[in-house]
Amino acid sequence: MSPRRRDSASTAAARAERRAELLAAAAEVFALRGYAVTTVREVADAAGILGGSLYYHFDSKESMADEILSAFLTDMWAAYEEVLDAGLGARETFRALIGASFQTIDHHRPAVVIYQNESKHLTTNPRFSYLLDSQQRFREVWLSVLDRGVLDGELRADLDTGLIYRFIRDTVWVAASWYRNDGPLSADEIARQYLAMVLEGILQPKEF
Amino acid sequence: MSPRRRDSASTAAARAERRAELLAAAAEVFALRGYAVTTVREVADAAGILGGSLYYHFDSKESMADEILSAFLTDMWAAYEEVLDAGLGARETFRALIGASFQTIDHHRPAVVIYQNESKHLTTNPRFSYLLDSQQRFREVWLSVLDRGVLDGELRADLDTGLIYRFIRDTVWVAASWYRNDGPLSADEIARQYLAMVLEGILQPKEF
Amino acid sequence: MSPRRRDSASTAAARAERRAELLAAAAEVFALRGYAVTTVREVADAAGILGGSLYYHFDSKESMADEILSAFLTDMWAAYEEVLDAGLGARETFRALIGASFQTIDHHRPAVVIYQNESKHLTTNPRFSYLLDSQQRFREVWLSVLDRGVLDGELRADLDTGLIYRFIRDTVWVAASWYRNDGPLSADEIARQYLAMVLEGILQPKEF
Amino acid sequence: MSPRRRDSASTAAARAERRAELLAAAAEVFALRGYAVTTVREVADAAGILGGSLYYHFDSKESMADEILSAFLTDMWAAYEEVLDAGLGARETFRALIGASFQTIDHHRPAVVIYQNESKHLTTNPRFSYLLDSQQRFREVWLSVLDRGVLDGELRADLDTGLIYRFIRDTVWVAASWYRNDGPLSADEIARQYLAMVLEGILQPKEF
DNA sequence: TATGAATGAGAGTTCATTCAT
DNA sequence: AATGAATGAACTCTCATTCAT
Repeated sequence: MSPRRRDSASTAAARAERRAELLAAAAEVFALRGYAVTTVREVADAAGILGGSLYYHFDSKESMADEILSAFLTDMWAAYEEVLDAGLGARETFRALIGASFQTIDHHRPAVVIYQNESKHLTTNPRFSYLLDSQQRFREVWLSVLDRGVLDGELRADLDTGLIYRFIRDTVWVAASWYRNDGPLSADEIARQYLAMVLEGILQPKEF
Repeated sequence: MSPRRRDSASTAAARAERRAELLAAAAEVFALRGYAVTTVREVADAAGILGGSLYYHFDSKESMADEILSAFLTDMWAAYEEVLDAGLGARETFRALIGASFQTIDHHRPAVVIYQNESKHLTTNPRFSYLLDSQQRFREVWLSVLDRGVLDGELRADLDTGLIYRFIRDTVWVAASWYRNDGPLSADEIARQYLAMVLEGILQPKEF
Repeated sequence: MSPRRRDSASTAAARAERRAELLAAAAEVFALRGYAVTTVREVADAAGILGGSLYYHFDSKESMADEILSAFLTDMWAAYEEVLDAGLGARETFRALIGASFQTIDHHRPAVVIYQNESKHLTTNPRFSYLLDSQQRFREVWLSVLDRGVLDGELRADLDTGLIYRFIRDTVWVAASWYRNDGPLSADEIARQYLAMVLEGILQPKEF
Repeated sequence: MSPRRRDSASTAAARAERRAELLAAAAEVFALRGYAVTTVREVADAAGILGGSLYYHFDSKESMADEILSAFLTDMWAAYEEVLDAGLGARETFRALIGASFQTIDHHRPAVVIYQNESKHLTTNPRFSYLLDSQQRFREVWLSVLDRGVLDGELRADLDTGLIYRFIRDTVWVAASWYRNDGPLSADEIARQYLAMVLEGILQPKEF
């Protein structure tokens, strides 16, 4: 390997790493304070540099949000695909998707918070139209799982699956708002209890 | 009776009515576009007047949000108090609180959306500290109902009540984001299905 | 006429007048210091208001330049059209166009300076593509006059008309850079001497 | 001779050559896009290096413009001096100065464009006060030639020599904007036709 | 010689707010 | 009650410049 190549290799890597650091800082602040309300100076402060310096690495505040959300969605869909490709039954698919969701929250917590809070406003911008695409695909995946569950007799037929879908959509990501790596409950444990709640309800079973 | 006096007599009522109109317009826009991102000109446009004219009626953009949220919380707590004062059992209290919540959504939809989306950011402002108070009280009420339900043997003991609480907190208001008066499901019907989901789960009961 | 109508009429007029004042100030500063280098605060200073206040009247710095240049070109072409529609001979058309040019300079001096100095850079912006259109049309008009003059035997045939055209194009507007209403030479006198120079040259005629 | 010493020896020449290359690139870009609007990154791009690297060779963007313009003016004045020292008559001096001007354009085209477009703005900076000096001297030289021509009976007396001077000043350099080495007209041919126009006018001589 | 990350002043623009009318 | 012009602070972004490597 020529020094030149090693140089440019390590440079490219170093650059990517720096970007990742800055994006992590940005995601944290966007999640905490809200994207619209966060100034790029605040992001820079969090990263320990000056406002203008961010523009050496990124085109705009918008592209930071873009990269943060894209990375999250890419990972999430990779995890979802893996589940969907496994050919499991409706119920197991359900469990696995929930598990994948909480794992994604574990890895992209601030991004999920941003996704949850800012999607509605960001999607007015064509640049973020992929958020809409993703939402639509998310809906299709979940509705198909729910409908299959009802057909298979595994899920109750007396509930509107559209309502169940919204219920799941609105609850699955919201955990990112309060979840902490270092909290008392692990991602897996939260997923387990979440599943128990959603599948079996919170009533004492003897009630039936 | 001079026209002037009659004018000023009717003015008090008229003024209140105008304020209500303007607040309704403001709430709609804040809910739709987000409080931080909405300009007071947009609010004024929605009300058919010019930006500066709003300041005849309100001190600031902030006080509009304040009034909108206060009115919502006042009504909500009135409904909650009525339920809590009825001395019902844990399970019936649970049902009734959920019903009251969806009724409140029905009456204050835009306010609830604002509450859901903006509380986190607004509470950094001392003026909105009552939001924190309300949230704390909300938590106490629900935790006490849940704990009582567990003690009475009506609710499962294997779930973290803190988790159930967060689950309810995060889902109960979110319906405001998609709920429509003129949609296919009434507030009562949504409350019924929501209760069924949360209490009994979405699995086919025979599964047990 | 209802008071309402008179009101809105006088309002519209007042607004237009204010815009005109501000545009005059802007044109002066743009001409003096250069468009790119002039800050909108400088324009505002010249108008006696604050930077932000300009945005009540104009969308952007760009639209100020746009309005200034459009107004100039509109007037210039009106004057040119009048000349071209008069059906004069080549030589008289030549004289009249030069006269119209200097009249336009007299009325739009700063705009002409801006046109002269900034066209090249502004035309990279699609918004100002009309400058290119105007330049092309200007070229067509002048070349046709020159070619006709040569055909009619009124203009020398041993000079490249393309060169003459460029010569005229580059000199006719440049007077705006030093011309002053209150200077020793009137617009008409300058036009007369300019014509004499261009038509007859600066040599003593007896020389031939 | 140590390699070090040989290095530094060749460095002096190499450095000068590199500077010349960079200045040529800078002049081209400044001329094309405008000095104020050109970023030093654009200059660097044109030279195939990075923005910061220019500062190894030059103190500032300003000094690049400075060197570019100084070199042009030095050469121009050398050519002018040669003409003035030749002790020719007014008319021959006139011809020779125009010739020298077009030769200078031929050798310093981008610099002349910059000179033409940016002088007005640059002269607000004391560093470029030599531009003002040069302009004043230019004026003196030309006025003296013109006045001598009138006195000698070679130039018409019915035209304001101040106006003729401005006319020449404004037209002589402007050719740099469209002149091309590889165009159909050589510098000498342009000078010839320019002289014909200015001296004899564009009318058919028989007209007199 | 050149790189690349960072600086920091200043640009155009936005917007809640004020106030004379 | 409402208008419309203006304010002024704050924002995103640009760019000449610096400097360790």
